Amino acid sequence: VLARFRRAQGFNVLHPMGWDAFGLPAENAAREKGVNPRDWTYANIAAMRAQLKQMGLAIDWTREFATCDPEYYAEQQRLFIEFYKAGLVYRAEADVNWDPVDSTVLANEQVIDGRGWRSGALVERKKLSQWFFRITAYTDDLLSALDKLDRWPEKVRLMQKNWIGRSEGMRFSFDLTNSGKVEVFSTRPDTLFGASFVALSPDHPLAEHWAKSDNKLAAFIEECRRLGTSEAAIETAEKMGFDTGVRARHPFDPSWELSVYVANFVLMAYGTGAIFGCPAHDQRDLEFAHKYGLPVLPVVIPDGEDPKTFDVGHEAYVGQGQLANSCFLDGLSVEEAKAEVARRLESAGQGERTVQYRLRDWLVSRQRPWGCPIPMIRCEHCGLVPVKESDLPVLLPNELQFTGAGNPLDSHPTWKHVNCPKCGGTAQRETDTCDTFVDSSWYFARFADPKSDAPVNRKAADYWLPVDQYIGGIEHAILHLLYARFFTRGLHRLGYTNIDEPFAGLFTQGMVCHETYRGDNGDWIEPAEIEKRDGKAYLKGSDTQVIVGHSEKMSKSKKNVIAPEAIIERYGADTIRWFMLSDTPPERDIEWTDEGAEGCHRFVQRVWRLIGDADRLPPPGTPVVDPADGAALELRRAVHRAIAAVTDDLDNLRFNRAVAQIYTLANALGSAEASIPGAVKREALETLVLLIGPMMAHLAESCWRALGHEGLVVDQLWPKPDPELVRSDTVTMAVQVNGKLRGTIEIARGADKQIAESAALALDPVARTLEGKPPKRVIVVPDRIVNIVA
RNA sequence: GCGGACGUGGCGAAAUGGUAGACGCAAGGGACUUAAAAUCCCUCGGGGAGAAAUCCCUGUGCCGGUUCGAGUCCGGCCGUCCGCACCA
Repeated sequence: VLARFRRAQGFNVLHPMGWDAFGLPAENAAREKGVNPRDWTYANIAAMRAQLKQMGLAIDWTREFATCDPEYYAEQQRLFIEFYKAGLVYRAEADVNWDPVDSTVLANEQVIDGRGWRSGALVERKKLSQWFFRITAYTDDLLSALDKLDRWPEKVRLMQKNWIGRSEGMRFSFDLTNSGKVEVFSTRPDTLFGASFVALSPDHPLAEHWAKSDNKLAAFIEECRRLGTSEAAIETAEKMGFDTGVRARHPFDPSWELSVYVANFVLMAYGTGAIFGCPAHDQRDLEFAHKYGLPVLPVVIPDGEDPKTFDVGHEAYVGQGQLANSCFLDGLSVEEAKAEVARRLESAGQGERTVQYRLRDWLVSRQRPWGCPIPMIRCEHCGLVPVKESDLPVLLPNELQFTGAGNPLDSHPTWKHVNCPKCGGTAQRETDTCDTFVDSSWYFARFADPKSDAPVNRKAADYWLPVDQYIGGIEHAILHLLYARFFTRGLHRLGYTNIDEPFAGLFTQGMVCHETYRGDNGDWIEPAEIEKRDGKAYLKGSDTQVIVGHSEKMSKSKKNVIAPEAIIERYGADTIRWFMLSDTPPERDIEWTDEGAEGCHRFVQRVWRLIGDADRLPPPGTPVVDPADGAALELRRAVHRAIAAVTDDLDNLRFNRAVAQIYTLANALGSAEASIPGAVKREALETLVLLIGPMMAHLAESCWRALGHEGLVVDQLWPKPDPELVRSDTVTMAVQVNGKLRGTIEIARGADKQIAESAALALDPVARTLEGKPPKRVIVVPDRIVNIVA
């Protein structure tokens, strides 16, 4: 709709379509059906392309590509190497979700209740050498630039902000009594005198080091790892700690020693992997302290509480207050105490103020065969070496064996065996492929010139980018949209674009939902097998009742999918298009119903009937002579009001309101008197057709032809409203007494307040309510309302 | 637990602080028809008065506040949904 609307307004519109085509579904099909993932994918693309073409979506198919096209992923490999050379790609050890049955890494989303989603095996945490994109090189910018994305939904910006998770605090060290020191991160250095223990993550290097000579500690660490990191595990997990026997000296009092624990609730991936525990002012520390009998000393006292008697009980106090029991900090506010601690630790060289982020680098390695091969080679002598420019692309093998466990690229007899590009000796190709989110992180730049022999054609990208209007589901709020923002910055650094933000405008649309049906045995039943009688649902042609479930996102697993072909066959594509746009605002989920589709189809027919007597109208181009006749003038006003309203609604993506405006215009046309001059009727009909053009493209063309035009609606300019006709000469003003509606007055637009006031006071119900007394006050908002205070 | 959004007829929904329910779906009544479909007309938040035209009361989750005026703004509850989740 937008593509057609903007084109009609004279814009040069690029509305492309492509296929995010690598990934697990093709692999699963390969495993389950024994098909080649490539053949399966391209067959699906062909089917979906045909469906989309039937819908008349005004897509520029000359720019179409799929991410699994070698021409596309070849350029992606080139980018990967350029990112690597620019320091934005690196390889490092990382904790990953490892499925021991499928012997592959799983994404977090693929771990359900601690088990691999496909194999059902308990997922292990494993340290593996993996490829990363250095997204954290842009953390600050990714965060601060969110403020400038003023055409993005607030919700998405907030989600990204939370995901990046900026916290200001301090890093500082505790000296250990055995030897060395441990660095912690804290956002509450002001509570340092309330410290009662130090805790390390089970994955902390010191913990692992000490475990070598402490079997009990080693066993404890092992147990922590086994409990896993799934949400369910975390929610139910109790705080567990192991006293290492090592003691830490308080930074401000070397004689004060704190126990050093290894604790299951300390994450290695955040901060330094070590904390100091202040139970009075942190709920987790409090629970831990209660369990292990550690002291709870309040050091921030809320206003009105006595420091001597203040007791936090079972809820840590995290609010503002005055410092107490804190030596040189006593009497300061939380903010003042933070500054003072920072000043002292920094000047003593014991620590520094830092900003800590939640965002971590993006792990892109996947032990998966249906993805873009990472174009790197591992040589025993030379280390990691990028594939030579002249050897690109690294193509996937034509045939892959999915029978065994693990990555078929790794078990392929020849594919990974290559010579080192540097020394020429025997070497191995990287058999990991890129996370499919990499594929979708730069495709929009490729659309500017999809045949370019560079990844991105700078000139074309400068012309088209950023994307003026991006549309996608809310599920992309963090992952895809954050990755694409990162990639665009990388492309900028490499000189492929001059922008940092890929999407100037973002709209998150809802999904199409449908009722679900189940039989007595619990099996899902397709809508096509259902018929409804007297409010109940039955198996078609039988008296077997079925259970009607909630309306849910259409999905194959619940069989509540409506195939577009069947609807197009029955009603035509425009009925689907009109349905999608009607009633429900586009950001919300929409429920597909047969009744709604019927209603939309009736409107399609109605528009066609309105055009029906077009041959009795004067020919196209007949000028409208200013109608003196009231009914003709009213119709013209309706026409121009509709133009103004629909234009405004489409400008703001309010398709459901635009639909309502068009219904209003159709109603006006339907009840138009026969006496109205033909030229006025023609203007109204032609406007109706032009306004529905972006929405019901096919119907509009048929109507345009029936109205006697040679050309196409798609080549017509968007109509412009006549301001004189949009604005009426008179207005209806509401008249209230004490805020309650008592009547309305019809009055000249822009009439004097006095005139409105006397007209209002003259109304019968107003006089009745006032009971002859003079009003205390009269508020007149010109052209809107008169409110009389009695 | 933290963060956010939302709550309006039977349903989907409208409503720059200014006539609540536009527009559509469903439902009911009527016209046309031998009949049905299609189409057209009327009714359609709740309650009440009237022969009728009309009129009155009440109503946007609940309680309070600001305002001449609140679905809309503010505070507190209740409920639903979403995101993050042991992030120090």
